Amino acid sequence: MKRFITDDPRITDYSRLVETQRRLHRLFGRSLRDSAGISVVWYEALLRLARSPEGHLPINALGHAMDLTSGGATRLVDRLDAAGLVERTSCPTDRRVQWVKLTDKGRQVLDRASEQHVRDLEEHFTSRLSGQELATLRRLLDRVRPAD
Amino acid sequence: MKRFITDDPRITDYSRLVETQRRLHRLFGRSLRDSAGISVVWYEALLRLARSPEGHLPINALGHAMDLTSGGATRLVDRLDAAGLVERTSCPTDRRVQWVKLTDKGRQVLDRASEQHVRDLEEHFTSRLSGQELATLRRLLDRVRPAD
DNA sequence: GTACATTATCTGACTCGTCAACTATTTCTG
DNA sequence: CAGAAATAGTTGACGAGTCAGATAATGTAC
Repeated sequence: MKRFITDDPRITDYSRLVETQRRLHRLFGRSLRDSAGISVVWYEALLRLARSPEGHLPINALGHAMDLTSGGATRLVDRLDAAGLVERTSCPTDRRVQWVKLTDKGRQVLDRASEQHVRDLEEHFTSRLSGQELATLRRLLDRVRPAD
Repeated sequence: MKRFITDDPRITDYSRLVETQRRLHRLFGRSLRDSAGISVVWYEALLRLARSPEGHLPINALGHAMDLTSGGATRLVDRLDAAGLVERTSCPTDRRVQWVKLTDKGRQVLDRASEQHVRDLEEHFTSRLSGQELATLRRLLDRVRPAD
Protein backbone atom coordinates (compact mmCIF):
# COMPACT_ATOMS: atom_id res chain seq x y z
CA MET A 1 0.00 0.00 0.00
CA LYS A 2 1.33 3.34 -1.03
CA ARG A 3 0.91 5.97 1.63
CA PHE A 4 3.38 8.62 0.57
CA ILE A 5 4.41 10.05 -2.76
CA THR A 6 7.94 8.93 -1.91
CA ASP A 7 6.75 5.30 -1.87
CA ASP A 8 5.71 5.42 -5.51
CA PRO A 9 6.80 2.17 -7.15
CA ARG A 10 8.09 4.00 -10.21
CA ILE A 11 10.74 5.61 -8.03
CA THR A 12 11.67 2.20 -6.73
CA ASP A 13 11.95 0.74 -10.21
CA TYR A 14 14.20 3.50 -11.39
CA SER A 15 16.30 3.28 -8.24
CA ARG A 16 16.96 -0.32 -9.15
CA LEU A 17 18.43 0.77 -12.44
CA VAL A 18 20.53 3.45 -10.74
CA GLU A 19 21.87 1.13 -8.09
CA THR A 20 22.69 -1.67 -10.44
CA GLN A 21 24.69 0.63 -12.62
CA ARG A 22 26.36 2.29 -9.65
CA ARG A 23 27.54 -0.98 -8.15
CA LEU A 24 28.86 -2.27 -11.45
CA HIS A 25 30.57 1.07 -11.98
CA ARG A 26 32.26 0.78 -8.60
CA LEU A 27 33.50 -2.75 -9.31
CA PHE A 28 34.76 -1.91 -12.77
CA GLY A 29 36.37 1.29 -11.59
CA ARG A 30 38.45 -0.50 -8.98
CA SER A 31 39.44 -3.12 -11.47
CA LEU A 32 40.54 -0.64 -14.14
CA ARG A 33 42.47 1.32 -11.57
CA ASP A 34 44.31 -1.78 -10.41
CA SER A 35 44.96 -3.34 -13.80
CA ALA A 36 45.61 -0.37 -16.07
CA GLY A 37 46.00 2.59 -13.73
CA ILE A 38 43.16 4.59 -15.25
CA SER A 39 39.72 5.70 -14.11
CA VAL A 40 36.47 4.69 -15.78
CA VAL A 41 36.22 8.22 -17.14
CA TRP A 42 39.56 7.91 -18.88
CA TYR A 43 38.62 4.45 -20.05
CA GLU A 44 35.43 5.69 -21.63
CA ALA A 45 37.21 8.57 -23.34
CA LEU A 46 39.87 6.28 -24.81
CA LEU A 47 37.24 3.79 -25.89
CA ARG A 48 35.17 6.40 -27.68
CA LEU A 49 38.20 7.65 -29.54
CA ALA A 50 39.16 4.11 -30.56
CA ARG A 51 35.66 3.44 -31.80
CA SER A 52 35.16 6.69 -33.68
CA PRO A 53 35.06 6.12 -37.44
CA GLU A 54 37.94 8.45 -38.27
CA GLY A 55 39.98 7.67 -35.18
CA HIS A 56 39.52 11.15 -33.79
CA LEU A 57 36.79 13.36 -32.38
CA PRO A 58 36.38 17.06 -31.74
CA ILE A 59 36.86 17.80 -28.07
CA ASN A 60 33.25 18.79 -27.57
CA ALA A 61 31.86 15.80 -29.42
CA LEU A 62 33.75 13.62 -26.97
CA GLY A 63 32.61 15.77 -24.06
CA HIS A 64 28.99 15.75 -25.11
CA ALA A 65 28.91 11.98 -25.49
CA MET A 66 30.25 11.74 -21.96
CA ASP A 67 27.88 14.38 -20.60
CA LEU A 68 30.59 16.92 -19.82
CA THR A 69 30.44 20.66 -20.30
CA SER A 70 32.85 22.15 -22.80
CA GLY A 71 35.10 23.28 -19.97
CA GLY A 72 35.09 19.82 -18.49
CA ALA A 73 35.94 18.30 -21.86
CA THR A 74 38.87 20.67 -22.31
CA ARG A 75 40.25 19.68 -18.94
CA LEU A 76 39.76 15.97 -19.41
CA VAL A 77 41.67 16.16 -22.68
CA ASP A 78 44.34 18.26 -20.95
CA ARG A 79 44.92 15.46 -18.47
CA LEU A 80 44.84 12.65 -21.02
CA ASP A 81 47.27 14.66 -23.11
CA ALA A 82 49.57 15.30 -20.16
CA ALA A 83 49.56 11.55 -19.50
CA GLY A 84 50.57 10.93 -23.12
CA LEU A 85 47.44 8.93 -23.96
CA VAL A 86 45.93 11.30 -26.54
CA GLU A 87 47.04 14.20 -28.67
CA ARG A 88 45.35 17.25 -30.11
CA THR A 89 45.52 18.05 -33.80
CA SER A 90 43.92 20.93 -35.64
CA CYS A 91 40.97 20.22 -37.88
CA PRO A 92 42.01 21.28 -41.39
CA THR A 93 38.57 22.54 -42.40
CA ASP A 94 37.41 24.34 -39.25
CA ARG A 95 40.01 26.21 -37.33
CA ARG A 96 37.89 26.36 -34.19
CA VAL A 97 38.01 22.60 -33.81
CA GLN A 98 40.65 20.55 -32.08
CA TRP A 99 40.62 16.87 -32.86
CA VAL A 100 41.63 14.40 -30.20
CA LYS A 101 43.13 11.07 -31.13
CA LEU A 102 44.77 8.18 -29.33
CA THR A 103 48.53 8.00 -29.17
CA ASP A 104 50.25 4.62 -29.50
CA LYS A 105 50.59 4.60 -25.76
CA GLY A 106 46.90 5.43 -25.38
CA ARG A 107 46.02 2.52 -27.63
CA GLN A 108 48.20 0.19 -25.58
CA VAL A 109 46.71 1.30 -22.29
CA LEU A 110 43.22 1.00 -23.75
CA ASP A 111 43.86 -2.52 -25.01
CA ARG A 112 45.20 -3.69 -21.68
CA ALA A 113 42.31 -2.05 -19.84
CA SER A 114 39.81 -3.58 -22.24
CA GLU A 115 41.04 -7.10 -21.69
CA GLN A 116 40.47 -6.66 -17.98
CA HIS A 117 37.17 -4.92 -18.53
CA VAL A 118 35.86 -7.71 -20.72
CA ARG A 119 36.78 -10.24 -18.04
CA ASP A 120 34.97 -8.12 -15.46
CA LEU A 121 31.93 -7.75 -17.67
CA GLU A 122 31.83 -11.46 -18.27
CA GLU A 123 32.05 -12.22 -14.58
CA HIS A 124 29.57 -9.67 -13.29
CA PHE A 125 27.29 -9.01 -16.22
CA THR A 126 27.03 -11.20 -19.28
CA SER A 127 27.58 -14.54 -17.60
CA ARG A 128 24.58 -13.85 -15.40
CA LEU A 129 22.21 -13.59 -18.36
CA SER A 130 21.42 -15.93 -21.22
CA GLY A 131 21.82 -14.70 -24.78
CA GLN A 132 18.06 -14.42 -24.93
CA GLU A 133 17.90 -12.38 -21.77
CA LEU A 134 20.70 -10.11 -22.91
CA ALA A 135 18.77 -9.41 -26.10
CA THR A 136 15.68 -8.62 -24.05
CA LEU A 137 17.64 -6.26 -21.82
CA ARG A 138 19.04 -4.50 -24.87
CA ARG A 139 15.57 -4.05 -26.25
CA LEU A 140 14.10 -2.71 -23.02
CA LEU A 141 16.96 -0.30 -22.44
CA ASP A 142 16.70 0.96 -26.01
CA ARG A 143 13.06 1.63 -25.36
CA VAL A 144 13.68 3.93 -22.43
CA ARG A 145 16.95 5.51 -23.53
CA PRO A 146 16.27 9.18 -24.20
CA ALA A 147 17.40 10.55 -27.56
CA ASP A 148 20.62 12.51 -27.74
CA MET B 1 33.24 -9.23 -37.21
CA LYS B 2 35.21 -8.39 -34.15
CA ARG B 3 38.71 -7.24 -34.99
CA PHE B 4 39.81 -5.48 -31.83
CA ILE B 5 39.33 -6.19 -28.17
CA THR B 6 37.65 -2.80 -27.94
CA ASP B 7 34.90 -4.01 -30.27
CA ASP B 8 33.82 -6.74 -27.89
CA PRO B 9 30.01 -6.82 -27.83
CA ARG B 10 29.95 -7.14 -24.07
CA ILE B 11 31.44 -3.68 -23.82
CA THR B 12 28.75 -2.42 -26.15
CA ASP B 13 25.98 -4.03 -24.14
CA TYR B 14 27.19 -2.52 -20.93
CA SER B 15 27.66 0.89 -22.56
CA ARG B 16 24.00 0.78 -23.42
CA LEU B 17 23.14 0.45 -19.75
CA VAL B 18 25.51 3.26 -18.83
CA GLU B 19 24.21 5.62 -21.45
CA THR B 20 20.58 4.98 -20.75
CA GLN B 21 21.08 5.73 -17.13
CA ARG B 22 23.23 8.77 -17.84
CA ARG B 23 20.67 10.35 -20.13
CA LEU B 24 17.80 9.74 -17.75
CA HIS B 25 19.96 11.14 -14.96
CA ARG B 26 20.59 14.29 -16.97
CA LEU B 27 16.89 14.78 -17.71
CA PHE B 28 15.80 14.18 -14.15
CA GLY B 29 18.56 16.35 -12.77
CA ARG B 30 17.47 19.35 -14.80
CA SER B 31 13.89 18.78 -13.81
CA LEU B 32 14.60 18.52 -10.09
CA ARG B 33 16.77 21.61 -10.27
CA ASP B 34 14.01 23.59 -11.94
CA SER B 35 11.09 22.33 -9.90
CA ALA B 36 12.52 21.93 -6.40
CA GLY B 37 15.91 23.61 -6.53
CA ILE B 38 17.86 20.52 -5.53
CA SER B 39 20.31 18.20 -7.24
CA VAL B 40 19.74 14.50 -7.82
CA VAL B 41 22.29 13.80 -5.11
CA TRP B 42 20.31 15.78 -2.58
CA TYR B 43 17.12 14.17 -3.82
CA GLU B 44 18.51 10.71 -3.31
CA ALA B 45 19.74 11.54 0.18
CA LEU B 46 16.37 12.96 1.23
CA LEU B 47 14.57 10.00 -0.31
CA ARG B 48 16.71 7.47 1.52
CA LEU B 49 16.08 9.20 4.82
CA ALA B 50 12.34 9.31 4.18
CA ARG B 51 12.31 5.63 3.33
CA SER B 52 14.46 4.44 6.21
CA PRO B 53 12.45 2.41 8.73
CA GLU B 54 13.26 4.60 11.73
CA GLY B 55 13.24 7.88 9.83
CA HIS B 56 16.94 8.38 10.35
CA LEU B 57 20.26 6.89 9.27
CA PRO B 58 23.82 7.05 10.53
CA ILE B 59 25.82 9.39 8.31
CA ASN B 60 28.01 6.64 6.97
CA ALA B 61 25.11 4.31 6.27
CA LEU B 62 23.65 7.02 4.08
CA GLY B 63 27.02 7.64 2.49
CA HIS B 64 27.68 4.01 1.79
CA ALA B 65 24.30 3.52 0.14
CA MET B 66 25.13 6.45 -2.10
CA ASP B 67 28.67 5.26 -2.77
CA LEU B 68 30.35 8.12 -0.96
CA THR B 69 33.42 7.95 1.24
CA SER B 70 32.94 8.87 4.88
CA GLY B 71 34.41 12.30 4.21
CA GLY B 72 32.03 12.84 1.33
CA ALA B 73 29.10 11.78 3.49
CA THR B 74 30.08 14.21 6.21
CA ARG B 75 30.20 17.06 3.71
CA LEU B 76 26.94 16.16 2.01
CA VAL B 77 25.19 16.15 5.36
CA ASP B 78 26.92 19.44 6.21
CA ARG B 79 25.36 21.04 3.15
CA LEU B 80 21.92 19.53 3.63
CA ASP B 81 22.06 20.67 7.23
CA ALA B 82 23.13 24.19 6.25
CA ALA B 83 20.17 24.28 3.84
CA GLY B 84 17.86 23.28 6.69
CA LEU B 85 16.72 20.05 5.04
CA VAL B 86 18.15 17.58 7.57
CA GLU B 87 19.42 17.61 11.12
CA ARG B 88 21.96 15.59 13.07
CA THR B 89 21.07 13.90 16.32
CA SER B 90 23.25 11.77 18.54
CA CYS B 91 22.60 8.05 18.65
CA PRO B 92 21.75 7.21 22.27
CA THR B 93 23.45 3.82 22.27
CA ASP B 94 26.65 4.52 20.33
CA ARG B 95 28.30 7.83 20.90
CA ARG B 96 30.34 7.59 17.72
CA VAL B 97 27.21 7.70 15.60
CA GLN B 98 25.39 10.74 14.31
CA TRP B 99 21.91 10.12 13.01
CA VAL B 100 20.59 12.19 10.14
CA LYS B 101 16.90 12.83 9.77
CA LEU B 102 14.67 15.00 7.63
CA THR B 103 13.44 18.30 8.97
CA ASP B 104 9.89 19.40 8.20
CA LYS B 105 11.30 21.61 5.49
CA GLY B 106 13.28 18.67 4.12
CA ARG B 107 10.12 16.59 3.99
CA GLN B 108 8.29 19.37 2.14
CA VAL B 109 11.07 19.82 -0.39
CA LEU B 110 11.25 16.07 -0.89
CA ASP B 111 7.51 15.78 -1.43
CA ARG B 112 7.47 18.54 -4.01
CA ALA B 113 10.51 17.07 -5.76
CA SER B 114 8.95 13.62 -5.73
CA GLU B 115 5.79 14.75 -7.44
CA GLN B 116 7.84 16.16 -10.27
CA HIS B 117 10.11 13.14 -10.31
CA VAL B 118 7.21 10.73 -10.60
CA ARG B 119 5.86 12.74 -13.53
CA ASP B 120 9.29 12.62 -15.17
CA LEU B 121 9.61 8.91 -14.55
CA GLU B 122 6.20 8.30 -16.02
CA GLU B 123 7.00 10.31 -19.11
CA HIS B 124 10.47 8.98 -19.81
CA PHE B 125 10.51 5.58 -18.20
CA THR B 126 7.46 3.67 -17.08
CA SER B 127 5.09 4.79 -19.82
CA ARG B 128 7.50 3.37 -22.37
CA LEU B 129 7.22 -0.14 -20.98
CA SER B 130 4.28 -2.41 -20.32
CA GLY B 131 3.75 -3.80 -16.84
CA GLN B 132 5.05 -7.09 -18.11
CA GLU B 133 8.16 -5.51 -19.56
CA LEU B 134 8.80 -3.55 -16.41
CA ALA B 135 8.67 -6.77 -14.42
CA THR B 136 11.12 -8.34 -16.84
CA LEU B 137 13.48 -5.40 -16.54
CA ARG B 138 13.31 -5.63 -12.75
CA ARG B 139 14.17 -9.31 -12.91
CA LEU B 140 17.10 -8.84 -15.29
CA LEU B 141 18.55 -5.95 -13.32
CA ASP B 142 18.25 -7.91 -10.10
CA ARG B 143 20.19 -10.69 -11.73
CA VAL B 144 23.19 -8.53 -12.54
CA ARG B 145 23.12 -6.17 -9.57
CA PRO B 146 26.21 -6.89 -7.46
CA ALA B 147 25.64 -7.54 -3.77
CA ASP B 148 26.20 -4.74 -1.33
C1' DG C 1 29.53 41.89 -48.19
C1' DT C 2 28.28 43.49 -43.40
C1' DA C 3 26.10 42.70 -39.16
C1' DC C 4 24.48 39.33 -36.03
C1' DA C 5 23.92 34.96 -34.15
C1' DT C 6 26.12 30.48 -33.36
C1' DT C 7 29.80 27.26 -32.41
C1' DA C 8 34.39 25.48 -30.46
C1' DT C 9 37.57 26.04 -27.10
C1' DC C 10 39.77 27.86 -23.12
C1' DT C 11 40.13 30.07 -18.43
C1' DG C 12 39.31 31.82 -13.38
C1' DA C 13 36.56 31.08 -9.56
C1' DC C 14 33.99 27.92 -7.39
C1' DT C 15 31.54 23.27 -5.80
C1' DC C 16 31.60 18.58 -4.81
C1' DG C 17 33.87 14.71 -3.64
C1' DT C 18 38.40 11.92 -2.59
C1' DC C 19 42.33 10.66 0.17
C1' DA C 20 44.90 10.27 4.23
C1' DA C 21 45.47 11.43 8.79
C1' DC C 22 43.41 12.12 13.27
C1' DT C 23 40.11 11.71 17.39
C1' DA C 24 36.74 9.37 19.91
C1' DT C 25 34.38 5.42 20.80
C1' DT C 26 33.31 0.53 20.71
C1' DT C 27 34.42 -4.36 20.06
C1' DC C 28 37.31 -8.24 20.12
C1' DT C 29 40.76 -11.35 22.18
C1' DG C 30 43.66 -13.43 25.21
C1' DC D 1 39.96 -6.47 32.37
C1' DA D 2 43.99 -4.62 29.47
C1' DG D 3 45.59 -3.83 24.99
C1' DA D 4 44.80 -4.16 20.15
C1' DA D 5 41.85 -3.74 16.32
C1' DA D 6 37.88 -1.96 14.20
C1' DT D 7 34.32 1.63 13.41
C1' DA D 8 32.07 6.55 12.99
C1' DG D 9 32.91 10.87 11.99
C1' DT D 10 35.65 15.09 10.94
C1' DT D 11 39.26 17.83 8.62
C1' DG D 12 43.13 19.85 5.33
C1' DA D 13 44.90 19.42 0.97
C1' DC D 14 43.80 18.24 -3.41
C1' DG D 15 41.45 16.40 -7.97
C1' DA D 16 37.79 16.70 -11.28
C1' DG D 17 34.05 18.98 -13.04
C1' DT D 18 30.65 23.23 -13.35
C1' DC D 19 29.53 27.91 -14.53
C1' DA D 20 29.97 32.14 -16.67
C1' DG D 21 32.64 34.88 -19.39
C1' DA D 22 36.27 35.58 -22.99
C1' DT D 23 38.15 34.83 -27.69
C1' DA D 24 38.24 33.28 -32.27
C1' DA D 25 36.16 31.23 -36.22
C1' DT D 26 32.08 30.06 -38.82
C1' DG D 27 27.24 30.44 -40.61
C1' DT D 28 23.05 33.28 -41.73
C1' DA D 29 20.11 37.07 -43.31
C1' DC D 30 19.51 40.81 -45.40
